[in-house]
Amino acid sequence: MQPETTKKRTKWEEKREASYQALVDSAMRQFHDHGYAKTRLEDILEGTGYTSGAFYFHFKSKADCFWHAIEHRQSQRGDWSKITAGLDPQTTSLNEILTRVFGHFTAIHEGMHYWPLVMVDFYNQHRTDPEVRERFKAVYARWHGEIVRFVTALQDGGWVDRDRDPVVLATQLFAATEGFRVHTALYSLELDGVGPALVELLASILEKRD
Amino acid sequence: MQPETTKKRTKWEEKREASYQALVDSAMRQFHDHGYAKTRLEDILEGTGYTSGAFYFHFKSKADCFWHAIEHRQSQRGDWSKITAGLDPQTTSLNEILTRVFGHFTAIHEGMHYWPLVMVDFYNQHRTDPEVRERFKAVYARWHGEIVRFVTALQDGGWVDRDRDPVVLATQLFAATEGFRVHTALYSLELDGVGPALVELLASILEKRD
Amino acid sequence: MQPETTKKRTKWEEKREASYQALVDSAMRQFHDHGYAKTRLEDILEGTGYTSGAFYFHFKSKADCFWHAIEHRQSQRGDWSKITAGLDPQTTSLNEILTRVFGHFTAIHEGMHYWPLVMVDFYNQHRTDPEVRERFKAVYARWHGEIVRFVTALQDGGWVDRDRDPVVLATQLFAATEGFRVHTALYSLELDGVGPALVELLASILEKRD
Amino acid sequence: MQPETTKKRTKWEEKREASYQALVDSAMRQFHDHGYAKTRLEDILEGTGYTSGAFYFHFKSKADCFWHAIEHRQSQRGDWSKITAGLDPQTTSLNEILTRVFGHFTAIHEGMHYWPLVMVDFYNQHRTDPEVRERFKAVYARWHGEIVRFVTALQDGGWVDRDRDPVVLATQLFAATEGFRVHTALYSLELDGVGPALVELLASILEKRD
DNA sequence: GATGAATGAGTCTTCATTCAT
DNA sequence: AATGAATGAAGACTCATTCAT
Repeated sequence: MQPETTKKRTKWEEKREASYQALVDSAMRQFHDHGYAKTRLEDILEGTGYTSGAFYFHFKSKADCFWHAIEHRQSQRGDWSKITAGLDPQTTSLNEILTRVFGHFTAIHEGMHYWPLVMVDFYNQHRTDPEVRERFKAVYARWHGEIVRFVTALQDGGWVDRDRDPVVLATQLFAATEGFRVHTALYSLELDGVGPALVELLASILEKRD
Repeated sequence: MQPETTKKRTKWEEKREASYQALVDSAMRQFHDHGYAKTRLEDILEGTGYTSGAFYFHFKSKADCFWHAIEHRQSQRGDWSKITAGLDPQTTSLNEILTRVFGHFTAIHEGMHYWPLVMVDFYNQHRTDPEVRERFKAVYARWHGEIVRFVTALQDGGWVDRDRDPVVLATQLFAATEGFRVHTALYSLELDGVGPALVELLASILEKRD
Repeated sequence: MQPETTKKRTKWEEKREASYQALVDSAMRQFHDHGYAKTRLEDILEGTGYTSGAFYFHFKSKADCFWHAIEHRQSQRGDWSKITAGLDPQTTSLNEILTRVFGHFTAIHEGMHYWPLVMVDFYNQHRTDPEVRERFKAVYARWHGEIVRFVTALQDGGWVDRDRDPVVLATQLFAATEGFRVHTALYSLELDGVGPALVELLASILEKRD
Repeated sequence: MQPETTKKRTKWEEKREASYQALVDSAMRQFHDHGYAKTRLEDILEGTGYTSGAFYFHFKSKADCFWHAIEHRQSQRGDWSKITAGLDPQTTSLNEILTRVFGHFTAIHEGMHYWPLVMVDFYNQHRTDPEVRERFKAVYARWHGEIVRFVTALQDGGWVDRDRDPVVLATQLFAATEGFRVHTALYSLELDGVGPALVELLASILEKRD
């Protein structure tokens, strides 16, 4: 009777999945709050109820855990580039859409807006490792691709001039956004709502010019 | 005999100044190349011919040395915001001016374009220290002030619309520039010349819109 | 219905015996190839298809497994001391007999000639444990006894002088052989055939002297 | 005035030399008593009054410390192969010379007779490292060379047959001696004086045969 | 003004072993 | 008879900093 075995396996899997998720979540939070280097394994474990053994059962190393956290963030984003579907340029402005996008990310990431700092921290610790650079490029490609799709959708909807290169625009949007995050954190900026200031910046990039 | 003493004192001072400068230069280079955390005192010392004792004669700590490096960079910048002096909007385009500014910085910093990464690294190591945050704010204020002056000069020269708020523009320019640097380093981007791409981005921020 | 039960029990026993054997074999090989300390349970398990649970069903601990491996090797040796039976001193030289003995062990142990290294490794990990020392003595006694019987057979056959003390000779043979193994491994010696060199050494120990 | 500098340097050197020696001595003793793997840095430090920092000032790693210990042992041996100088075969037997040699080593090594066990332990931990194998070979070559010189001296003095190959004899002597040590330790043998038993074995190797 | 031996706190990682299933 | 998730003790190593000289 398979059921027996299947049920068992499922139970194991559930347990594993649960502890894995708990660890990734905790790691993400800790990395975000204290940076990658400063986060000790103990910090990650604390509150999860697990011990270091569990950690090394799920991850090969602290760095490996970081990659899992990234992967998790990426999958959390979902298919946001289709956010313009069903919207009408006549009634919805570019700023509104951008605000909506940021609202989406804000909701998803629950206050963890400074992830780029973690990226930089991790990068700083592993600059010389070529594999790290490769994986960062892959992360970039994924993000960038999504943004290109988003820009294209904006062009299809008439919010952005069709003549402009979506790849270039995506690069600029990405850099500006991530830069804003880092910059804001670094200098403890409080532009009474980073969001609006950033939205304005992005809009100025996207807006038609003669 | 005063002269004797004075001369001697001067010699000593020269010596001190020389070792100090050698250490700051080396530190700046190492911080830039390997990040703040990864740079060991030994790395800084190596090549200068000095040892740890000399280091602690000049600096209170590694962090202190970092502040000295920052200070040095700041003083190196000089009074660049007056770069528009004597230029004519009719013959010199905004892009040209921006390019000129970057050329200036490039020359000053001798290939050390990724300093913002170091800032982030240092910040990551000291997030919780309020004094660090304060000093970062001061660094920001200085930079930001210079940019505001630059923007104002651009407005005075007619390159930028007088109606726009120079403070907001400066913030956006600063964030975009620093963000571009970090972003480019992080993802090993090579936008065949980061300069032009960045200049274009900044121009799109500054340019008049209706 | 007894038969049913018996058959079943037998099947279970077979299964148990099979997994036990697989584990002991794998352990022996791994211990030999990587030493006792460096061999992880995982190494032993790998290739057998079993997991740690199975291991701890059969053995109380890693050390226990080691003892089982030793026991297995001992039983593998069989009754080699009677190897002289039916041989004639006139036609068979001492060297030939010794060569034959080593041929026997070589065949039995399938390339695992460096077991003494494992013994040393295990000993090194458990020097302070008196029980270990006792069991090592027992292992020694068994080996030594077999060698004494072998020497006596050699004396009975006329290959070795009857006046010499078989116990002393056995000790010397044993030490020389085990020493040769260790020594050879330790220094990556390749005496174009360790065998012949060792045989010669043993012969020089056994040969009559005035 | 050089003297000043020289004196200073000498003082530093003396201090360094002293702490180095203390650490090597302690390490040697600990390695001998507990094996290489089981010896913790703390064990080595304990009793010397130094801390881990001092250890890593003098040695690159635990393994490096081991190599220094070996080197120290090697240099301690001195030029023992000339021990036959001035001895007369008529009045001094082979056994006496061998006994004298062992007496020399016993005095030098102060009860640390089981060093070969440490060698094996270290070897077991680093089997796969080709550099370790190379260095072991070098250790071997040095030892072996000394023994060859010793055997040659014995041949020159008439104690050993000139027809026999000193290289082969050296190999056998070396293996037998080291083997005896290991074997004795491993099985807690007490041949009421390992010395005599070993001397006898070595003599039986060296003695002339027709 | 500079040397360099020594400190010592901080942390990731390994792996034999357990136990609920 | 066997699975596999989780435990937790143990230990080598780094490096900013100190201080006698």
